[in-house]
Amino acid sequence: MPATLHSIAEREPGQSRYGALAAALRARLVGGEWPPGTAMPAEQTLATEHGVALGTMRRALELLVQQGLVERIHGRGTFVRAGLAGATMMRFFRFGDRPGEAPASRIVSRQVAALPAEPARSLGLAKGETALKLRRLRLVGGEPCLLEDIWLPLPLFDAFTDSDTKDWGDLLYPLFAQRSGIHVHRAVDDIRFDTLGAADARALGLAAGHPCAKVTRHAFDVGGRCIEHRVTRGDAHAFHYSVSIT
Amino acid sequence: MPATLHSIAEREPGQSRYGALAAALRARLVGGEWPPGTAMPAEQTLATEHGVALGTMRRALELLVQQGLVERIHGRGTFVRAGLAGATMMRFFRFGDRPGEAPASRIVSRQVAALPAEPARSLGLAKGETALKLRRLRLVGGEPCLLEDIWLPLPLFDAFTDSDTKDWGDLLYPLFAQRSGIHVHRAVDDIRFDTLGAADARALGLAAGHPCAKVTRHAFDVGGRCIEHRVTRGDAHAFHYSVSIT
DNA sequence: AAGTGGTCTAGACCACTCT
DNA sequence: GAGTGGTCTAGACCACTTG
Repeated sequence: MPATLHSIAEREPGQSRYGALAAALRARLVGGEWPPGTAMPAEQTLATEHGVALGTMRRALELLVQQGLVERIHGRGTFVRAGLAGATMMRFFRFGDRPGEAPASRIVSRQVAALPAEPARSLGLAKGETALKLRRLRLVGGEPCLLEDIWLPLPLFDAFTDSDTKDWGDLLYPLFAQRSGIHVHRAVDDIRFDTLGAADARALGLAAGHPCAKVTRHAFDVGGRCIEHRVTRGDAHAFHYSVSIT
Repeated sequence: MPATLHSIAEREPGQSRYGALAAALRARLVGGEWPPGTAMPAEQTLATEHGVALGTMRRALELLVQQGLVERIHGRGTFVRAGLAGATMMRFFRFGDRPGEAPASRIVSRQVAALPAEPARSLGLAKGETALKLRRLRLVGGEPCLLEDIWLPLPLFDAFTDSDTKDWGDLLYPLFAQRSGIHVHRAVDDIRFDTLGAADARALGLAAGHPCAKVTRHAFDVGGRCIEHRVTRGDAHAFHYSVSIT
């Protein structure tokens, strides 16, 4: 039996030890070793477990905090966050008066379909190639308020073609991480004004031609690959979007 | 003469030493001790200057990096970042098909007036206090496309109450820096959709009730004070807004 | 070679939370 | 009081940039 269960992880040249540690912890975390809401071992324990100094382990944990994976509470412990990074992507999005609350989700359709020109270009694929298409309704207080068309490349998202959509929960990005190991690292939102087509209007309980906000999101993984093309529509009058520019 | 020019700063109970250090450095920085673009002294120098350990100074500098005030370059030094350049504030703003081009500006009115409730709250002043109100028309290709209502606090912006608006050019933020020494450091844009009132519609050459995009911007200086409340309106159909989320 | 920031260590002490 | 994370120190060594 080795002196430590989790000895120092292999690390690519140029990577810091605390970076490798954070990756190792992330792996243990995504692997379900510490379910969301539970406390991880004390930093001192983790440090000796991994055979590093306390300060180094602290830096690794700081990274996980920055990435929104865990939350540290003085005097209590280090806790695994439920929503992972998902909630932070909605951080600036507002609908109606409820600030930052993640709307409930209902997948209304799922199919493997041929890509139209625009999503294909975004995802770096050829028009006509097949990808996974999701249509999702989002509700606040039980009322439909947003309609989303989401394109996901295959075979990257194979894990999402047949699993039961009832088990997906309200946030997709944590699911991407858990089931496909894809971490959304960056996203670009494009906001403009439009009017609703007949089908979209019906799904949202509005009249055809009603003014709507149209948010097109491109999400990228750590490698810079575009891994999601999403178009979100909602009533223009209820729409807010807040951006912090630094 | 004391052993160090900048001994340990007074700190409120509960504040960490590195927090106080960051505040002290921020003060020296805002005071113009190190102009934008120049290098600050080495961390070791600063540490002995302030009578703290190297690690503590490093944490303070990390805070300044996080706040976007300085940039550290391995092997070179710690450099003071310039405030947000005017052009970068329009970076994500698009109107029509011309990407990122700063529209021409025409000040259509300027007055010292009593603050309504909303801008007063934003600026941290009382409703009814007086401030500088600008109304500005922005044109692309000679065509009016945006209408702005801008509130600026006095006496901070006294330099703008009587100078000739013809000399102002198309960008305000560089002017703020030149004439009032105010560097916009951070801004928050809130985007929503609305319809035009009669007066605004006339100024933009559109019909009253026409759908418009409404962008409310709050700009902050390095100290975190709100120094501008701005409402921009333009034809909803020509409006784009692109945001990068990291 | 000299000077810079980046990493890592080992330890002390403090502040907070729970029992 | 025991256990947790938060702060601070003092020093060693490494990696990068410049002359």
